[in-house]
Amino acid sequence: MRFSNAFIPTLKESSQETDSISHALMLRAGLIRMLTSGVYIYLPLGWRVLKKIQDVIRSELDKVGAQELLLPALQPLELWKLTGRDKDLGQTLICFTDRKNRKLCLGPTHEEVITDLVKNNISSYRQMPLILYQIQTKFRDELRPRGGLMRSCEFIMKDAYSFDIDEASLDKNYQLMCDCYNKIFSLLGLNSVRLEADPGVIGGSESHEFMVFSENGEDKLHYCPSCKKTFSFKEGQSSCLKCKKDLILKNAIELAHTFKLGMKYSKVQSATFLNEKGKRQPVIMGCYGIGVSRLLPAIIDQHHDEKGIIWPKEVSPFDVGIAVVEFSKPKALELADKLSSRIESLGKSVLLDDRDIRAGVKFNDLDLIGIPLRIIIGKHWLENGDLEIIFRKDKSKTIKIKEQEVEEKIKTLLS
RNA sequence: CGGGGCGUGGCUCAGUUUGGCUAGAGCGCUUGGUUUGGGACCAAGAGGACACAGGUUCAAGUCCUGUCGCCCCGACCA
Repeated sequence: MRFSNAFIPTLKESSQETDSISHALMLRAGLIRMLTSGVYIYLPLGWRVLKKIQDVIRSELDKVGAQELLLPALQPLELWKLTGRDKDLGQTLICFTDRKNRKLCLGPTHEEVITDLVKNNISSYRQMPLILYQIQTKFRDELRPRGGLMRSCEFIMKDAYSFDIDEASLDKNYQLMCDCYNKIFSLLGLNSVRLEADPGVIGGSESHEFMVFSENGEDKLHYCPSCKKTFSFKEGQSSCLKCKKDLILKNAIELAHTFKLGMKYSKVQSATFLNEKGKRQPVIMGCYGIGVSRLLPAIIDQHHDEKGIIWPKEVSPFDVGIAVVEFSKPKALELADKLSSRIESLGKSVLLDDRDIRAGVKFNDLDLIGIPLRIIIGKHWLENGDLEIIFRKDKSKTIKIKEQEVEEKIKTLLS
C-alpha cells in the first residue's frame, strides 16, 4: 500500500479534552474517529489492527476446538423477559418496536440467544462437550461512555459459550478456555493477571476477570510488591496474607471475563438433553467474553512512547514500513516498489511512504503509526547502496543491509 | 443521574472577565518558487459569522434565559 493513496489522516495535535494516552494516540495515528459519544468509526488503519487481533483470537480458539458462528444482533425482547434479564439490564438494553409491533432489542450479550439455539438443536449427551463462539458487535446504552474505545455503547466482543453434561466436564472446558486466554493475551503483548470476580448480571457460580495494569484503567486492583500476587479491590484487605507486606492500589483494564453459568439459563429456557441413562437434564454452561475493541487501547497503553504507538508484531497494521527519503530520484521509488512486492510475496504487508514531503514528516508519521520495522531508502543508499532497517522499539539497533539481503533479513526479523 | 469543564474555519486554540472598527493565530489545504535525514521557508489564495433558539442593547463571539452536543470526576459497569 502506498501512503499517498492510503486514507491515514494523522494529526499533529490532540485535543486537551482527551486525557487518556491510548485514546489520544488512536485519534492522532488515524485509527479511529468519533461519530457521537460512545460510538466510533474504525478507520482503515484501526480496522487492520482490529482484524489482526481477531486473527489471533480465532486462531487460538480454533486450536482448542471452539467453533465460530454468528448470532444476530437483533433479538426478540421475549427471550429477555423469559430470563428476567430485561429488568436486570434495565436501560442498558436498547429496545424498540418494529413496524409490525414486534418488540426487539439490540444484543448487549448473547446468553439467551445461544441457549435458545442449543435448546432447539441439542438433545443428547453425545452432542457435548461443545464450545461455540462469535466475534460480534454488542450494543449497550452506557450511562457514561469513556476513554474512547475503553467503554463505548457499540463495541466488538468475542463471546464463547461452552456446553457440557456435568460440572466436571465444565471445569475442564473452563480451564481450557482460561489457558487459551492466557495464550491470546501473551501473543497480543498483554501481561494479564487472572483473579476471581463478581458474576454480576451474567450470573453463575464462579467467575474470573483477566486484567492488565494500566494507569488509565477503570478498575482497581491490590498488588503485593513482594510476591506479585494480585487481589481484587473488593476483598478490602490492606496487606498481603502471605508476605504481610502493604498492598499497592493499581488501576487496571478488564480484558476478559469468564463465568461458570451452570444451569442458570438452560433451566429457565429448558435447554435440556438426555443423559446416557435416558434421563432429561439441563445443559451445563460456561461463558467467556473478550472485549475485542477494548484490546486496541489496552495494547497501545502497554506499547507506546513519546513518539507514538509501538505495535507488537502480531497486530501491527503493516509488517514493514518503507520510507523513500530520496523521493526526488526516480530510481529510489522504483527500488521501493520492487522491495515492497518482494516483501509482500513473503506474505508480509508493506506501507510504502512515497509522499513528496520532507523526511522528518515521514519519520514522525511512521513513528506515530508504530510499524515495528522500517526500511529507509535515503542518503546511505545514494552513497553506497545501503538500506537501513530501523526498529521502532529501539533506534540504536539500526542495521544496514544491501538490497539483495532484504527478504532474508525481513524473514528472520519477523519470525 | 449528581458535580465540574467545554462548544469560535478540516485540526489545535486565543478572543468572552470589563459588549464597540470589517472575527484572529498556528497547523492543514490550493498555486508558484526555493528547499530536502527528524513535523522547512517565501509569496499569493480558498475556507468560519462564533453549537442552536429566544431576549437585553444604538451595538452581542462577549451579557441574560432556554435547548442541544462533547469531555472529566462520582454513581453504575455484563
